[in-house]
Amino acid sequence: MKRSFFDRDPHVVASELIGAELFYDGVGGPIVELEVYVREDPASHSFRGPTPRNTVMFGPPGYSYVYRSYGIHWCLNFVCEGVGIASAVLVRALEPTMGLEKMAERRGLSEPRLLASGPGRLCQALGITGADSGLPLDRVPFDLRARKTTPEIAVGPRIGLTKAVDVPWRYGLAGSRFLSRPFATRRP
DNA sequence: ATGAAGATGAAT
DNA sequence: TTCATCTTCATC
Repeated sequence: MKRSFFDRDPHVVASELIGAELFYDGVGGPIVELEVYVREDPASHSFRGPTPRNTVMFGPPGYSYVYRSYGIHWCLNFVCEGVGIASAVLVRALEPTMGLEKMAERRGLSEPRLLASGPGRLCQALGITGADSGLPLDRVPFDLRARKTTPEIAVGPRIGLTKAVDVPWRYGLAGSRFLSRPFATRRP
């Protein structure tokens, strides 16, 4: 996938990335869940303007932004849109298909469902750390492959935030059992 | 200098 | 629901 893929509205990028394959050093699988972050969102790291940590978000699209969460976990984002527009998509979960053994080793367990179902778990399984922040996504160690067919997409509100945000921010592969958490099923 | 909060995960 | 664990950023 080309870097220009990311030079678009992050909601479009997120929905088109569902089903796309993400590999890091050959380990990974199809992405099944992402979350959108835009400058205007109080939950976004870019909300209060550029800082040493988030500068890559203000840079060109098609680059990684990796940050430390709760002092323990790493979380991977793909930077979207042009220079100065600090939007990104957080990769929240993928279905493990390549390098299962490597992922199990890094995660300390072998249950496929628990390998990469969550942003922190995903980075641990793939071996992604802060050292990977700012890297272009169209070169090794990253390898992103566009999906071949259009899957059914589920949408939902933001996860893990106490503040109310009432716009669809989370995108997922409908029915996947590798989501960090299920999407609420729409009532009839 | 200091401290509060945090885009999480695992255990209880 | 609690807590581990520590960086970032804002404020003093």
